[in-house]
Amino acid sequence: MIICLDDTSDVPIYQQIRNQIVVGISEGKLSPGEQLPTVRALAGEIGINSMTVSKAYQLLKQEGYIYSDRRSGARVRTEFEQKEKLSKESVALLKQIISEAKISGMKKEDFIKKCEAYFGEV
Amino acid sequence: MIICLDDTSDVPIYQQIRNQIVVGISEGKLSPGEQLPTVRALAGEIGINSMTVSKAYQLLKQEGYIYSDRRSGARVRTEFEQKEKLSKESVALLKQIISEAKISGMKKEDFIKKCEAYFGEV
Amino acid sequence: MIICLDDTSDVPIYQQIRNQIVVGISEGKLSPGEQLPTVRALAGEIGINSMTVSKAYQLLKQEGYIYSDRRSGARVRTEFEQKEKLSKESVALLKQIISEAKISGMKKEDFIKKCEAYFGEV
Amino acid sequence: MIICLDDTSDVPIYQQIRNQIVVGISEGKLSPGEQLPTVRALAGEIGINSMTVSKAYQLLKQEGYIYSDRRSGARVRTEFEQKEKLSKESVALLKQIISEAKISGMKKEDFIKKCEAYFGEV
DNA sequence: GTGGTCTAGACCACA
DNA sequence: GTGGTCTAGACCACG
Repeated sequence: MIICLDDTSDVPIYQQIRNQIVVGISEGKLSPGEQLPTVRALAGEIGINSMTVSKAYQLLKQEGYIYSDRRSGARVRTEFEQKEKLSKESVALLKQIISEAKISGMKKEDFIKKCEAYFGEV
Repeated sequence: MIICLDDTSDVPIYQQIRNQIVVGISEGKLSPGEQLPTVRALAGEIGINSMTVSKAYQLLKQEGYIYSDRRSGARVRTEFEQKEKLSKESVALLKQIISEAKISGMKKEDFIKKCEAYFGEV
Repeated sequence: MIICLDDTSDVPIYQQIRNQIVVGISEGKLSPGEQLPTVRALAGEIGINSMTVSKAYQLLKQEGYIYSDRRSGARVRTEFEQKEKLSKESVALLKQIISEAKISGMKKEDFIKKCEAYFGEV
Repeated sequence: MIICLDDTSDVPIYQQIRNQIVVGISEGKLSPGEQLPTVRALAGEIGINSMTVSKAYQLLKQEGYIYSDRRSGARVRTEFEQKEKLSKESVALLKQIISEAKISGMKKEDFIKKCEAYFGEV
């Protein structure tokens, strides 16, 4: 599991890290219980400030994706809360995306197909 | 069509305005060719600075959702570019949302149903 | 010779009129000495304020493309000043366009070909 | 690379800055990856408000000429989208310039020569 | 009347 | 330190 930063992106670095770890979990690249690199190790590896990695980890903790193991740093949760629903923010974002798709003339079927494909990927 | 601001959100005000207008167009609350409130009017109505509204309008203009008719202020475009595809950013966002849905235990079918529902709404 | 306004353009209406008349002269749609419609006639025809047409005519006069005939309104000049060079503004604009073309990877030959084609057209 | 403002011009300041930077990139005065002065530094240097510089930078960013690296301010893009074609606006402008050149009695060959010279310079 | 531009300040998120 | 956002004013071009 390697983290890939995009300097030209508007997305803050800590958010990029958080995003890639979430996708990594969903794709199975990161297994439940797996240990994440330490803040300092990851920061060194991708050449950024430790504070930034720390912020990403804190966010992931707060969202329930990882937990702190006192002895060995951060680990991926073994069980995720099965709320089976999207967050309020995600719903808003999804509506936003769908609005733009509709206005651009995209057919509902095509959009659904895309979603199904992504659901298989990630 | 009324604009609703969320002060607690970290989404910039001009972006919130832009978003709600895009959804408004997609939902049909704003018809093609319809005149938008003037910059000053909208600013006064929602109690913010007119430059902020202006910024939202310029963003919408640049994205091709509205145009400014010199005689009568801003209007919704009558024809939208039919790209029939999602922007790179939207794709990334969508994958992100789908990852989160999967981890939360949401079934693909349920996610698709949500999308279809939103596609009908907006 | 009909004038075609683009409401969605950023170019001021009076400038659009001026531009189309200049191109019209260059293309031969407007012959030297030919009478232009009166300000009021043209304004009525394209549904805009007379002031706007007047402004366009004034600009054209000032630039030496047309002249006022006291009896019959405005006419296209019969002889244009043959300075055989571009205005300072046009040179700056041309450099600007060429810069953008170069950065976009356009080859010099292709650009020249375009210019030759346009030179034939207008 | 110094920015030169023309107070008498009706071209907005932010646009003048944007234009000079684009030409600077094309001329090689600004190399890919090179860091631009910070918004505040440039604003102080040329004696204008920083929001105006910021606007210029945002425009350049949106057009894909520069990007803002969160760590070190704005930088020239290392790779430009190779569209290899002119924008609709540039085509219109170019036709306009050519019309004016023709009316002024400029020969096609001379115009082409000018273009080739500029293409070499910038 | 409209939107567009600009100023001089301020605050905030990010790194 | 950086850029991004926002405010409260002002002036101008356009129509």
